[in-house]
Amino acid sequence: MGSARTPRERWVEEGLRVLADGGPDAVRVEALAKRLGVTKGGFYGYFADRDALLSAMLDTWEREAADQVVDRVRQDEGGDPRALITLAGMLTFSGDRLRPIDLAVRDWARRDEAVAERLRRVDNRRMELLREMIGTFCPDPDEVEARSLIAFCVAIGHHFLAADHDGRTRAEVLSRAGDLILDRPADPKSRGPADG
Amino acid sequence: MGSARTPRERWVEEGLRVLADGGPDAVRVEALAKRLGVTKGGFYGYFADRDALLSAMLDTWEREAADQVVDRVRQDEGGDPRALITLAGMLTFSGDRLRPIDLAVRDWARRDEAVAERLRRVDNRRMELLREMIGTFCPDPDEVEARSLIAFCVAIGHHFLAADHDGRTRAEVLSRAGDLILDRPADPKSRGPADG
DNA sequence: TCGTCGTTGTACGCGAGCGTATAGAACGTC
DNA sequence: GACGTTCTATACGCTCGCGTACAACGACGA
Repeated sequence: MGSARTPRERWVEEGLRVLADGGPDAVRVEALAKRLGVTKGGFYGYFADRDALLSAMLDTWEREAADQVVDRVRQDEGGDPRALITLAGMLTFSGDRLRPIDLAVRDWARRDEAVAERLRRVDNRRMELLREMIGTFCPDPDEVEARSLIAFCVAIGHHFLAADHDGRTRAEVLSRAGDLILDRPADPKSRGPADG
Repeated sequence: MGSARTPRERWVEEGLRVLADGGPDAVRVEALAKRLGVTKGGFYGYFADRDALLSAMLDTWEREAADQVVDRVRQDEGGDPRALITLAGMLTFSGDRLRPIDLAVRDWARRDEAVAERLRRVDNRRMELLREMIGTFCPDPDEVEARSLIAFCVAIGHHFLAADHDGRTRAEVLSRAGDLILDRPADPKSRGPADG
């Protein structure tokens, strides 16, 4: 049998790339085919229709996002500094691959209940991670929840924020914000970048 | 002369409505016409093309958003409690009319530089407001900036967040978050809803 | 060597949506 | 009441994109 020149994963992969910087409406079968240097001929051998691709894309994203959360937990194990490190990572929020997809999915979820459900699952896992971290230094559960929400919202929100900071860098302000969220005195020397 | 049954503003208005819950890609001339109970016949008398409508929509949004910021400033004048009130308003963030448009514009801005520029102007004005408010109780300018960023990010970000809160209401957690951001002791009785 | 089967290219019909052209309707003006 | 102005309806050509049908190609097994 002629082994696939363009297997299923490549459609999904390219679909996610397009989703990341064009939104779900930009994910078009023929456009994807052109980007892959193919025609749409083989596409319908893997997917029933465009919606099936979108669904598969979300499957992949959800799985990768979940894996990433687990990995980040395994990665530490180092007692106390994990709060700092992991929140710094949280402020950066996902790798360069996943972050733009994440943002696109968030907007998408506002219009599609099925997408919102998937996002809820992923967000709940991340939120759980934040609760654990912040719980290591904050005894009040209500405050833990509030700080976790703040951390998460900053991690997401700052990508949707267009404001300037009067001479300061976004990374600098984010760093200081991390200090506040972690209830930690400000470092006299501003630390490395907390943004990516 | 036949006075317009469907004047320019109606196209803009309906366009913003569609933008709010469908994104810019959902703003289609013929779809708008159908929603207005008209055909697209008159549309091209007001706008050169679809892009002209999108531009006009952004003009209207930018102006209304700016007016709203100014109004909120005028509205207080009441010494100290303005920080509380205005931040509560900030967490709700824009009225029911403007908020969904706001969110749509934010996502849009990630893909269109011209939109990003408009958003930057609006966000800078809002940010200035936050700095003033928070500056009334926080002396350190860097911390003011950090807290303002946090407040803004929470106001925006929580609409993009799908996580649950383990028995708590989103509004409850937001309320507590407001306490932390304003460096204010937690109210024993959780106050009224901070969400809309 | 010759089928076989999965993958790919090409062609088709269909509908959505843009922008244009032109005719008709509604309303003020004289 | 006739006129011109202004808005609206209808019709057209065009492009894009979906999903289907079928033909061509190529690798592999017999």
